[in-house]
Amino acid sequence: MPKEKIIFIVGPTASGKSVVAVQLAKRIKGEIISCDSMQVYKMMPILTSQPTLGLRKQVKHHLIATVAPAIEYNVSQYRREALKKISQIQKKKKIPVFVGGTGLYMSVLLHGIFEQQEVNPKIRESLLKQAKKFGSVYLYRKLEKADPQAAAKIHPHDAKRIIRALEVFQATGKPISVLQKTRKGLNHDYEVKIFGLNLPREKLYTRIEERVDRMLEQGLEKEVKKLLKSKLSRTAQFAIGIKELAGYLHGEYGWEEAVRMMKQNTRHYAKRQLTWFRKEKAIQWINLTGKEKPQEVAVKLWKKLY
RNA sequence: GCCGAGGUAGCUCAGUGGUAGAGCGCGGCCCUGAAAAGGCCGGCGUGGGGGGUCCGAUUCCCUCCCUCGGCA
Repeated sequence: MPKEKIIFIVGPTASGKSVVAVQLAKRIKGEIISCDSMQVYKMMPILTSQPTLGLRKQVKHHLIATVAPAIEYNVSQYRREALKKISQIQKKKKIPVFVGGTGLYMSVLLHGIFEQQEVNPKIRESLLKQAKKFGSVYLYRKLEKADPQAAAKIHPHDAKRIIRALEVFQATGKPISVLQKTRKGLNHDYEVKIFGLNLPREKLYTRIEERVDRMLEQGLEKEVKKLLKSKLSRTAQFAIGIKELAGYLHGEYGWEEAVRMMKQNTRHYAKRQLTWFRKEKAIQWINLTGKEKPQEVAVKLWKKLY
């Protein structure tokens, strides 16, 4: 029996993934599953450039705007839900089309993650306190003793990863470097096709700037004001645009500066996305000029499917 | 036109008689339970043009050009 297909459309922010994905999904009877750490959140449709209602009416979308901004969310949870969606969609004899820009989420689907119960948050809190008090290098020394293999891969200043490795060790007694070897990805069970959309850097940056301007026209300020009144999860609070506009709203700097920062931070983000995707050798890159119609791009992808 | 200050990296600027740095920007990379986060690395340069002094000039001298401020 041939393996069932799963499609990924990835690429940096503003590369035009959403529309292309809908066009392709229509053509192949697919349903879209978002692969985006920010679009899962409710109350931030403009901020996270969620696909418009128009698009969502044409093709069913999953894992978009399903979580309240105050709720913590993470890769592992995402993976669990995404896997469930895959089987639900396949049961309907449809093809899952993953679309998004979160490299880690893509990678964890493709290559798997080790199964592990949630670590008691108190352990992390205590580690965070120690990091603040004694610095990340202090914790790094501890990690070198507990799990030298993990330590070898982590930079002494990378507090986040040091803390994660330590908390896993404290919670399970096992080194994270060992647990991480117990992964299983989608490739085993499915025929996975991954397309990467890309534009010349200059063009990409222009589109990012235009997108930010458009977001502001669409009422981003109002959306952010509302968000600032509610509690935001560790993830949601970092959506680009929140802190930049917050600074403006608090009078720390002017509007122009806020917009400038938003554009710049989005450019940096896109650059990091590209680094992540370049590493994934299974991606078939589709190099665009920016002038193609989404329809044409979708057809191009479609031809590469069979 | 005169006087003064200055022309060094994409930008703002530092420094030195032995061909040059910093911050930001920009580029590259790492990443597996916060990932739009977090971390690491890289100077990317006809030192305004031309001439002179000197073993050697970005640094000293002359000249021209340009910018800014003041006086006309």
